[in-house]
Amino acid sequence: MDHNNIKILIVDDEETLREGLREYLELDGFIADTADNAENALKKPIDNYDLILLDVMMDGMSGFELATKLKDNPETANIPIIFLTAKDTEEDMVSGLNLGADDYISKPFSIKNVIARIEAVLRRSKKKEKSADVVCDRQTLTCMVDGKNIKLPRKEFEILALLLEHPGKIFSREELLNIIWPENVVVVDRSVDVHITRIRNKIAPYGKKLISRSGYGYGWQD
Amino acid sequence: MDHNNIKILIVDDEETLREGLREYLELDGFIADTADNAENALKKPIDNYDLILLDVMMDGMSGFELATKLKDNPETANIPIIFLTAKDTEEDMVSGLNLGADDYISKPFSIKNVIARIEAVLRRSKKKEKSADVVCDRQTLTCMVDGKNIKLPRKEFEILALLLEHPGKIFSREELLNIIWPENVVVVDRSVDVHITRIRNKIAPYGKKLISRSGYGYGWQD
DNA sequence: CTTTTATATTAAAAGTTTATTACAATACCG
DNA sequence: CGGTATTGTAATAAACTTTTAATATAAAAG
Repeated sequence: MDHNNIKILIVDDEETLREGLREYLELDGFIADTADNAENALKKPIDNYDLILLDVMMDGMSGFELATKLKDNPETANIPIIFLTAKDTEEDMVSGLNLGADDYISKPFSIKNVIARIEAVLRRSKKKEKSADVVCDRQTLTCMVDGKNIKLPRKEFEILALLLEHPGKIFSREELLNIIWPENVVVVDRSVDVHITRIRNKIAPYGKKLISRSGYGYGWQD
Repeated sequence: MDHNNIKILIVDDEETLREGLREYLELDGFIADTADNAENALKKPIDNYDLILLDVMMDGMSGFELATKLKDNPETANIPIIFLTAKDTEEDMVSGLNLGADDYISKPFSIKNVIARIEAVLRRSKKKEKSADVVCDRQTLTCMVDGKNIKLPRKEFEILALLLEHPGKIFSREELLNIIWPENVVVVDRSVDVHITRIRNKIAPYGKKLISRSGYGYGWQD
């Protein structure tokens, strides 16, 4: 199977197991990196990995703690995590999974099993991956959608930039007109709707993040 | 152990197992009720139970499907669910747990084990219950229920926000109409009741904190 | 305990608000 | 000046919110 360019981080303090895993994963075409404890894992550029194999029981920060940290950080929240756990802590995995992990594997495990689980998890996570981002840069007056630059006309840019700068806040049409339009111009507030529609189309597939609250106005919801 | 008043619903299509469980649970002091499939379980007053033991594999609606339904409904979302699963579907439990279940037990199981799991789950869920809250934020015009954002339509939001800002105070329907409705509109004061009902449903399980005082009106009681 | 009054719930109707489209008007650029 | 891109308007469709009214349930009064 082609695991081209799939990067996996193995975090485990047991050297034999860790390096054994690395070797087999690399044989299988993955790019594997290792860390011997949670603290050192955090020093890695974690958002570069496609998946993390994470031992639960480690000295210092536990695998659960590390996972919690990663899931709390939007940068790393959607990197799949598979826990490696000893047979006798299998019960605790319920909390592990509830905390956002994607799977767990009990030691001792067969390498075939590990690879099967990894593939299954990656397959699932690909589906989810659609939740990326939209950014506006007032310097260059451009908008990045999934890393791609798109050009928005002035009004559309101003609206989107404003909303993005205040995520969660709902702006009434009146507010938007006051902030973005010059003092003396008068436009019907339905114009805002039209701009919103245009923005939504251009930032697809994130149009749905530009929410409307009936009776209130518009806002950006992450 | 004192399981006074703890109500458990057992959903399983295998009669022997179902009734056996019921018998043992009742011997142990629980109040146990049963349903022989998911459809019939839905006919029960589900939010009255403290915990649900749910078979995964059933004819008709599966245990997963039922759990999804329950977790989607705010009324029942935080009733703990323990899945009962055959050994050979144990792998699937990862998705089951990700979907919000609190634990699972593989068949065949010992009654002692079952009771231990139930107690563990109830202990955990009690902890969660203490950090309960309903908060309205006029910035984002959203309402947090147990940390979850819910969006209320305008009138509902305005009412709830007002009541929350004056905990303990009872507002007559007339007051509410004066404060929240525009000057010139006239609506029958029974409309308020309908909004209250809707709010209660949406902020479940805290609906009961939005109290009504017969003859006076409504208020928020912490 | 019965009657009366008030509240809860539901479903459907009425009313608003928003989305989308096409086109007209305006500004912008070479 | 002509052509293109942007912005605004209006009309209609779609989605959502609010109200009403009918019925069921619960609370207060007698």
